[in-house]
Amino acid sequence: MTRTRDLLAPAALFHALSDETRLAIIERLRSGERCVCDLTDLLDSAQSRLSFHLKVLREAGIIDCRREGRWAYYWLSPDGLAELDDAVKALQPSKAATRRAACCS
Amino acid sequence: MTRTRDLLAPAALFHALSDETRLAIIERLRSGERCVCDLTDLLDSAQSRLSFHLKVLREAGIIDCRREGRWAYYWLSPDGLAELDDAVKALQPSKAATRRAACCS
DNA sequence: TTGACATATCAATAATTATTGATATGTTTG
DNA sequence: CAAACATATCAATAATTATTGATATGTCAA
Repeated sequence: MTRTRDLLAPAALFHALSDETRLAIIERLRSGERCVCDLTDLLDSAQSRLSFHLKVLREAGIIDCRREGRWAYYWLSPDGLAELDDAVKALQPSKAATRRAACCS
Repeated sequence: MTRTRDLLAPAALFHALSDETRLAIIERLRSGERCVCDLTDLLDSAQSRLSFHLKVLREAGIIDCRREGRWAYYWLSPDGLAELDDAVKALQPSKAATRRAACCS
């Protein structure tokens, strides 16, 4: 497993996005911060599940949160989104990319 | 689970990218197409494993392949990358995004 | 045409991730 | 202070994904 760059971080980032519930959360946060109680309708099930997915997103750096009284507010992290952007850019073909391989010669 | 758009497709796309081995494959393909035999050094293990990960990427539409004699060539799919781009754009805050929520009022 | 090679697929198992239900923690309100 | 609320965490289980080893398929070269 020879590897130039570190791929663990981007893999973790993509993993956090690889779930419909979490994408639905993000979609909801696009318009600004929301408290958890304002996200529960995304789910038809357990509250702990929502909490779990929020944690996954938070640990991946995609969302940030703050607590205010008994409410917790979440919002999209500009830094996290920027990191995502970088991760995606890193997948683009290089300028010198050739369609045909000089492979197995 | 109320949902406006379909999140299954982007979730699947991100899932395909959520693995270090697969990112390493993509990294290798950035410079142009490669045959499988030219990717085996990314792994220290079973060939079937590489084949499996290539399949995941292929089924997600991120890479394309063709067969030539006994070799199989893989390359980054422009369409797949474009789709990824769209998926990422869809996560950006909307213009009207407010930092503070008018929530739980 | 036989044998070595390149790759894919499959079944079994292992590893990881998600869901559930229960409980804990802190907060507000009466 | 007690009860109701908002949220997080934890342990058990379920579900999904990945890895392995074996085998299959097609191709090329002697």
